[in-house]
Amino acid sequence: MDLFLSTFENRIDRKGRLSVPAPFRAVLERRRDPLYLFKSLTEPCLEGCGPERIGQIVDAIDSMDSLSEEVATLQTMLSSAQEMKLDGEGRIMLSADFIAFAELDDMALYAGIGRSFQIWLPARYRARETEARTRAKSEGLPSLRLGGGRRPPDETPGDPQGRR
Amino acid sequence: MDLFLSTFENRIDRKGRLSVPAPFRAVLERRRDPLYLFKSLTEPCLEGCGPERIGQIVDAIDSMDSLSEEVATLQTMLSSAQEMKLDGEGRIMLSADFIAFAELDDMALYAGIGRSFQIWLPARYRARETEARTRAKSEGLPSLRLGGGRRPPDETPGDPQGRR
DNA sequence: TGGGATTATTTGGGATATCATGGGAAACAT
DNA sequence: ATGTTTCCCATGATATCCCAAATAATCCCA
Repeated sequence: MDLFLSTFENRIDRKGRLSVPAPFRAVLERRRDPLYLFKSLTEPCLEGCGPERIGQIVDAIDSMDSLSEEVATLQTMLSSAQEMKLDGEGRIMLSADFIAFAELDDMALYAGIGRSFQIWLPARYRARETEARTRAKSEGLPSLRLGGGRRPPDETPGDPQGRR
Repeated sequence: MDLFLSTFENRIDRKGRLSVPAPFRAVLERRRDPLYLFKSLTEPCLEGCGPERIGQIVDAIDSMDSLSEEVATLQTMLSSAQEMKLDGEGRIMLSADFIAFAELDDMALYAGIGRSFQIWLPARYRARETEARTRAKSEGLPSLRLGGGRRPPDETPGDPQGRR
């Protein structure tokens, strides 16, 4: 099904360039999709996705009351979105704005979350992750209803194959 | 898909010239469209678009009761619209009227919102953006139905209930 | 199963092209 | 003339391209 999974940590060089993990590139290339990045509305991270998601936001705006606050919120997402061009080596250039927003310095962590992925300051991501796991233990799992009958493609309990 | 996305901050030089961001120019050139600017009806900013959007407004007016106040309002948009000519370097000249309306001084911020874009006083735009983000955090994201008909998509682009 | 060889991927740097900006001079209008 | 607009070229900053080095993953055969 072609999803963004697993995490990768790459270096941001002094020109602001950052390699997109090869597996993520493969997903995009298979679909011949350009890559879009935008600032998360709710967290200090960047979100990456393909054009279909951007198109949905555009269409949603057109169908809404243009005076509503919701439209202003959606416009904020589009205004922060950039189509990223990859160089010959599969790198993107992060704008100063993006770097500042996600508070990145010289390393970036990609977290695949299915149809999209996020880019975090590694330390911040890890803190959130342990926090989430702690919550899961103390409060139990969020209700998860996975599709009909199948089981979750069960992964080894420890940690997905975080290579590196 | 050819959309106006992202934000750009450019200087208005002392002759009143302002560069149109290269990516926006590229969209217009690909479509061989001239650029139109008009005063926003609802906010202190200028709106930029191609001819198709102007046509939509004209059509909307034609289909309405020509005596209604709404028609008068929409006509205001049209009467403020100008076709902008770009110089060899891709710059436009803002009329004194436009500058006064958007309260611009020596910098202008372009905000792409899909099929059109806006031009703001940078400080004012940023305040509005902060507001939208604050709202998104406290009130949640606008309802967006993603994944057209298929199953409940993992979530809205902004990232939501941070399950990860 | 081990470990060296091979390939894929990431990272770095220099050369080149693109873009925003500024200014002078020509064209235009008042 | 006088002020303004348009055209053209120059410049600096920055993004892009291209090639090479370093690093990590994979393969293959003993």
